[in-house]
This record gives sequence, C-alpha cells and structure tokens, in this order.
Amino acid sequence: MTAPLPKPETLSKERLRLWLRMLRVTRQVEAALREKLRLEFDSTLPRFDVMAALLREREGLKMNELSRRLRVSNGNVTGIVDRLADDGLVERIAIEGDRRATRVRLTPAGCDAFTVMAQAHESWVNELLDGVDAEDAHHIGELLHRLPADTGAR
Amino acid sequence: MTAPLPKPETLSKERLRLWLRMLRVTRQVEAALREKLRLEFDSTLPRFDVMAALLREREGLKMNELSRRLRVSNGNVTGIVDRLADDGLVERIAIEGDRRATRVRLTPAGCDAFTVMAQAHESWVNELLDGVDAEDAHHIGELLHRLPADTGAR
DNA sequence: GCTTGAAATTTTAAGCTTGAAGCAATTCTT
DNA sequence: AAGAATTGCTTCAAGCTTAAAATTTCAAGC
Repeated sequence: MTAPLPKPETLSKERLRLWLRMLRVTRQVEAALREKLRLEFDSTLPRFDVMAALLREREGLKMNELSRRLRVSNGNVTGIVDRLADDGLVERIAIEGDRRATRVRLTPAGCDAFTVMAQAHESWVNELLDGVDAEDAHHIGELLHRLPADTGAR
Repeated sequence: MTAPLPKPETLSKERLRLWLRMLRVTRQVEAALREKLRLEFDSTLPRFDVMAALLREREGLKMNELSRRLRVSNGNVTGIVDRLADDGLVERIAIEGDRRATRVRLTPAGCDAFTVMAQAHESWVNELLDGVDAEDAHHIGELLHRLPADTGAR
C-alpha cells in the first residue's frame, strides 16, 4: 500500500492554521510585555524598540536608518522620538554637512533607563516562553528562518 | 567526557532570540496581508478579523463576545463595528429582553464580501508561508501549542 | 418600590500606525 | 549656474488600540 495522497488543499489549510496560531501566540506575548512595560516603567513597546535600536549605536542613528531598522514608516518614528525627547531619553543632533538629516541618540539618562528595562524585558520573555527548552527554541528558530518572511532585507 | 554544562544564561538568551525572530516574521506577514487587503479590497486586518469571527455565527455575536474572541478591548470593537456598519457589511440588532446589549451580524452583502476576501486571504497566507511543508507546519504548531501563551482561555 | 451593585456598551484621552502630501536641503544634469 | 530630480524629515488624515471614565440597563436585597 502506498502513502496517502497529499491533498493539494490540505497544505494550504495547514499553513493557514499555523499562521493563525503564530498570530495568537505573538499577540498574547506582545500584550503581556506591553502591560508589563506600562505598569513597571510607564512605557510602551514602540518606545522600547526605538531605544533598543539606539543602544547599540552610541553615536546614534538617522531617522532614516531608525525607521528602516524597525521597519516602520518614517512618519511613525517622528512621533515616538518626539515623545522620547520630551522625556529627555533621546536627543536630536544636527548632522554637519547635511541640514536635512538629524541624528538621534540616547541621552545618558535614556541609556540608564533602557538598561534597566532591557534586563526586565529579557526576564519577562524568559518567563513567557517557559516550557521552551534551548533545543526547541533553536528548532523553531530554524524553521522560522526558512520562511520568505524572515529573509527580507534588514 | 561529560556533556557540556547548560549555562543558566544561555536558555534565557535563546528564548529572547526566538521571540525576536517570531516577532519579526509575524510582523512581516501581517504587513504583507495588510497591504494586500488595502490594495485589493480597500479593507484592513481588524475589519477582516471581525468579519471572520462573525461568519461562523450566523446569528451574530454580542459586542461582548466579539471583543473576548478577538482579544481586543471592547471600546476597540465599537469603532470597527461602527465603520463596518457604515459600509453596510454588518448590522446591529437589538436583543429582546436586554436593552443594554446588541447583537452584531454580517449582512448578506457582508457575507458575500467576506467570502471573497477569505479565499484570497488563505491563498496569500499559503504564498507567504511557502517553503513550509505540512510536516513543518504541524511541527511548529505543536511546539507553539506548548507555550503558556497559547493555553489561555478562548 | 428603592437602593445598591453588576453588566454591556460607548465615550474619551493618549498613543501607535500607515500612506500620502508637503517642505527644505542636497545632488544631478545640462 | 539654473532647473530638475532626489533625499530626509515632518505633517496630515484616517484608522487602530488601550485603559479608564461615563452611561444606560438590569438584577437583587431590603
């Protein structure tokens, strides 16, 4: 007896089911992280993302680069940086030789604040993904890495 | 020689890496779907989600139930349903015996419109998850299912 | 019947998000 | 060097999202 025929329809449904499950898990984790950030640091995920991107680049990033790294619209970054700057966590610095662009970087206060948040963030994720051992994590990561969606330009 | 010691730190980092990758893939797929919905149907993901929830329940759902199923705030659902109702795709129906609640259901036009969109949506997901065979899909699904985040109440 | 409390929904304020339009500065072309 | 296209950023309109406050209605308890 041969193996059962793979119905052409099944694969599509299976992928749809996987997508819905990924979406649900991701949203759940995001919601948990958002609430934690709000309650413990009176902050938000977008703010965290911006600060995370800036931490690595001590000389700062252009708005341009920031929006490309985070994969969000440039108009979006403007607002988030505005609010972070109001709070004294980041600062806009003029770029010599190009008066159109500005460089954004963490202030010392922003750097300190983010360091604390990042540590908490990692431990929250660690708790939320409880039950995933290193092997699973690595395995899922590999599978996800195969998706076209994970291969886009940085 | 014994197996390498599992550093306590490694697992946490590995989970963090997995989370960041899941987040990136999910956002990428969401962005693609959002754009498709906008260009081809002049619609949005939240509208799609609401209509999807309503399709199964031909008698409709209370705002209450809708917001619980979609896991979004009730105030949020109000706005989305408002706009769908403006477009004649859903309708609010009074519930006899309780003047506080309303039942929302797809209009025939909404039902037709969603059927077309749902078909396109499935094929988009199928393309976006190209490279994931049925076995992979099933496997990742199982792993995700183990997460505490996927075990919450429906 | 009246009051108190709970339930269903809407409203509100603040922030996030996008795509498109608008501005200013730079670079390219001729 | 003048005009044209490009680049970098902000502004804008519309919609999504949440948490919290406000409204209206229902359900008990007294």
